[in-house]
Amino acid sequence: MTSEGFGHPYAVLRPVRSGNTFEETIEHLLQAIRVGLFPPGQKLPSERDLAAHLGVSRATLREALAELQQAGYLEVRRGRYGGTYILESAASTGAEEGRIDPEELRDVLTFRAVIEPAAAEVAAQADLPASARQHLQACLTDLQAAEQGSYRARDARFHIAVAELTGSPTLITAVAETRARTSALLDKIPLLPANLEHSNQQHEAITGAILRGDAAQARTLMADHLEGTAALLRGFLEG
Amino acid sequence: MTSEGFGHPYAVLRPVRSGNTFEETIEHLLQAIRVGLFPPGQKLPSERDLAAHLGVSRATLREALAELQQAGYLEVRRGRYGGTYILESAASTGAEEGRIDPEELRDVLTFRAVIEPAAAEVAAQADLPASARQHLQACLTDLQAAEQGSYRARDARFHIAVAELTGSPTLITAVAETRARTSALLDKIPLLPANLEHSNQQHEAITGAILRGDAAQARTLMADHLEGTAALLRGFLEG
DNA sequence: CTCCAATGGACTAGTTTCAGTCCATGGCGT
DNA sequence: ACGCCATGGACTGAAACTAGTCCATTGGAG
Repeated sequence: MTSEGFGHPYAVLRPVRSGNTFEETIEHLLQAIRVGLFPPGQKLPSERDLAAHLGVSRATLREALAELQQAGYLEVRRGRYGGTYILESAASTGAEEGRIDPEELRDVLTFRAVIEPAAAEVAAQADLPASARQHLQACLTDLQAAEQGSYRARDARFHIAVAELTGSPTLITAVAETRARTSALLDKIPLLPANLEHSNQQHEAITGAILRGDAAQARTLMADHLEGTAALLRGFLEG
Repeated sequence: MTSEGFGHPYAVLRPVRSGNTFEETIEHLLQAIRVGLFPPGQKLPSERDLAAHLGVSRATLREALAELQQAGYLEVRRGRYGGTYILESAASTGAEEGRIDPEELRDVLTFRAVIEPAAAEVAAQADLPASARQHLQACLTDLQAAEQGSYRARDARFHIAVAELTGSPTLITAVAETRARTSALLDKIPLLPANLEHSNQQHEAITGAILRGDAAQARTLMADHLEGTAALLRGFLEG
């Protein structure tokens, strides 16, 4: 519970800006990478394209890219068919220092437990076109072939794919942001190799429920699935 | 369904900025007013305070306030114990022109149906302190005493109060934003005086379920309650 | 081999936003 | 009456951000 009283205006009236445009741009890009949107080896859209879609000037975007490049996440190649490439090191951001903020943890876990099962439920209710079904299946297959290093990103990717099936941009964004926040938290705890096999079984079951339109089941399965990570994080905080 | 394909980067990589700081500030303030955070007659926090909490310079905040003042939403009084007061006209933004975007409608209704019932559920599960229970009850009483003009804002206020009980800032913000978006949509349709009595019964039942900790019931009741407005909006879009 | 086109790189002028400072107003306590 | 002081009002110089333009690089098409 926040220490503020209830009905307090600033619980609703949040900051319009959370820092430099430049910093926020970095954060957006990092989030996209963390979440597996741009797998290592692939390249980002062109600067002009990215800048336009991020609603930021190319100059500012380039500042952000320069920072990420210096931090070793990106490599830039010039010329025709050049571009900005994601390096392997972008994925393996192992065990960064810094303690976990209990408030942040509570907030993320609560919100996640709200939207992800709901996303699965809505997705299962939707009338999915073939392309959607294929995309989900592809993400699942991809995830099941993942190695230790690529697992987290592909996991996020899969969960976002589920959200995409809902066709609700707000819901997609919410899931993506929550995934990024979760990943940031997971980066702060020593990596006990999770039970990937069990997770993969759950992913498969969730996919199945969604594809056959079993909304209630999809919801329940997703909720169970999330509980694993949640318990891990909570446990580490207390320990 | 969005026209873009699935797995498209820009479904996740959203704009960092959605306009001038100044415009966004206006939007934030308007949202707060629409949502009943500042009832007519009351005054806003001091400029210095507001600016700090909105993460915006006082100069920019003042630009926004000037705009809202010119639009007839606010009145300013100087001197000690002066301040910026919300005018009555701020509430009665009846029937603005402009068509409803079907995509926006779909998105809002989907998202709302996801988070609000969930918020009610989480609130019911929480171990609520006396102050929380009182606040919810107060919002309910306030709402039930509302006139035609003040109803929408107090309704929003009540729903946000439910979200506040969850103690999750992200969830609170999400509910508040969704409420503001819904209100904006409702402003665009002719006001058929909704069945306030029925709504009030629902509000009372929801409050009851939350206060006695019946999570499943709270969820169901909230979902039913939302369906009313959803049907109204959908119906108007098709008609 | 030459040119094309798409990409990153670099600069400039103009606009917006900011932090800080000082002024003006006017209830309230003394 | 008087002065205090929290409030809105106004200004300035610096920093951030932007739109636009042109340059540099380089793989592929002709």
